[in-house]
Amino acid sequence: MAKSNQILGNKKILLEKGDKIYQTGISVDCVILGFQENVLKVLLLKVEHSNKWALPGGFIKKNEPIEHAADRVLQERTGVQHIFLQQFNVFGAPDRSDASIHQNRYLEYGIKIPKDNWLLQRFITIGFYALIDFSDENLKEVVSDETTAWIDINKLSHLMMDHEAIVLKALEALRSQLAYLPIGRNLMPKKFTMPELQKLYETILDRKLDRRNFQRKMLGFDILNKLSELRKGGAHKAPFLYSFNDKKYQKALKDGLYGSW
Amino acid sequence: MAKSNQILGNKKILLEKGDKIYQTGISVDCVILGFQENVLKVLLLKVEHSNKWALPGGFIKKNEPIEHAADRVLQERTGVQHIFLQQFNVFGAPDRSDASIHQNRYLEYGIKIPKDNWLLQRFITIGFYALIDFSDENLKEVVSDETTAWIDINKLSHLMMDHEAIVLKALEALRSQLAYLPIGRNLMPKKFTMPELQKLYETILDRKLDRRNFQRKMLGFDILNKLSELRKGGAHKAPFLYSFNDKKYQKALKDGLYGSW
DNA sequence: GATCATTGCGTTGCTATGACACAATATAAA
DNA sequence: TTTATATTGTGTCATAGCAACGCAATGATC
Repeated sequence: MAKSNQILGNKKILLEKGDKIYQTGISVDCVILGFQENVLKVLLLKVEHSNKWALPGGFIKKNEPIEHAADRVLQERTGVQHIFLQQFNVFGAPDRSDASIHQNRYLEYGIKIPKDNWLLQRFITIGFYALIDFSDENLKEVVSDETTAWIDINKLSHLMMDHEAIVLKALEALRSQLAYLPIGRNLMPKKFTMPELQKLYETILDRKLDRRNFQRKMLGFDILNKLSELRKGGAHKAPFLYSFNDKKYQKALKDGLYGSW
Repeated sequence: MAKSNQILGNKKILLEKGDKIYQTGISVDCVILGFQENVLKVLLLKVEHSNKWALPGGFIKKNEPIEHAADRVLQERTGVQHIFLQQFNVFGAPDRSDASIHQNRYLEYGIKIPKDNWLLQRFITIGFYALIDFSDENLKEVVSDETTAWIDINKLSHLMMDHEAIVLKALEALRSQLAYLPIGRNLMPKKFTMPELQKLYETILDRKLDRRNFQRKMLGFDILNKLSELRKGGAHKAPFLYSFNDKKYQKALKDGLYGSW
């Protein structure tokens, strides 16, 4: 088949010329989080010919800033680009790489990777996290040669190598940044209600918050626009709709908020 | 001279075999801070045959955890080891490396580095910061082949490449961590007075703090032992001496404090 | 022994926060 | 149409933390 031949060709090129194109021994991995049906979900890719899942990751081109590499990975997998993308930790245990994963993937195509190939060496990876909005019209459902899925962050299993630890560390970073950064802009739809935003915060923090205190605090940050619309159709009193005030949001992202949860 | 011959030999080995020993394209740089005469000082190394200063840095051995590499750099330069060493940011701009620095250093020894040598390629560096105590008996005055100096963090000049930005970013990270981590244990001598500790905090935060509120808050953290001794010899009322309660300090380091400045 | 800068300890007022009360409202049930 | 119910909007109150400040005690110097 033409398609599988092309995949094969690409794989060969990566093996043979990858070390000319990319920085070797270093990669980026993206923990891309979305909020859907009141759960935080992380984008994972099924590893070919394996029952394991992996974070979307990639290599850094020879002349590419690392943030750009992370943004490229984000773009490739979600279609979304240039959003808040936060470097949070480097994972550099010498035994974190697993050569057998690559070996097995390539063996399925009849290729045995030479033992000294750059792909099999130790990789240090830089973790980035991003928060994306499921209702974003740019968000694509990517199913390329690998299968992608949004997995509940509380139900992770069968992750490749140290990827579960990377997700958990990202969550930890997100939680601590919730205190001084305005989170939510990229996770919520354009218009949303206060209870919806509260559920996001409760999910990230994994605890209940008082409805009235949350509203007071959130409005106190002065980054929201209260719209005159209501969310009709619910079974009860119609709540007001809000949107983020982009200008004030960007300012808060730069200067930080003050609050603590 | 025997010594200069050995230096020459080491340099050749690094050039020719470094890429067999170390991960290529990635390094660690340590922002080692100390508190002396009421100023924060950072340990810098004079770059050979140049008027520039550099952070102590190093490469990561093929089978070495990155934290270990940073600790090794710290040990080599200060004699102190296994103290709080915090990864704070990765610096990965493609143009941050400067091949000419290596070239010039080696040219002084009559060696021209081949253009494709691993040392001249782009390096991504992981920044770590450490806080050390000038009165620590293990602290050594290292003057090896390079000159070392403790430089006032507010008077940085002539730093190599992006090293000034790295120091500033470390300071920023330190400041934000001051809010939830017990800092001071490694920067202060074993015994110290409350005004002395306050000066450290004021220096890091770069602003005055109220004497009485500082004491109340600090004691509230419950990580200090109040000793029955006084610091005699000063020109005024003798203040009490304190020491860190190691057990409580370690617990706070793990669990975090709560306060904010 | 008086002076003086500094330290130890305490008080006051303000603000942010947690806990909770009550009325308003949109839908569903009666 | 009326009533019930769950949810939302707004407000109150008590408390804790914190900034600002007062005052007496102390150790060295003159």
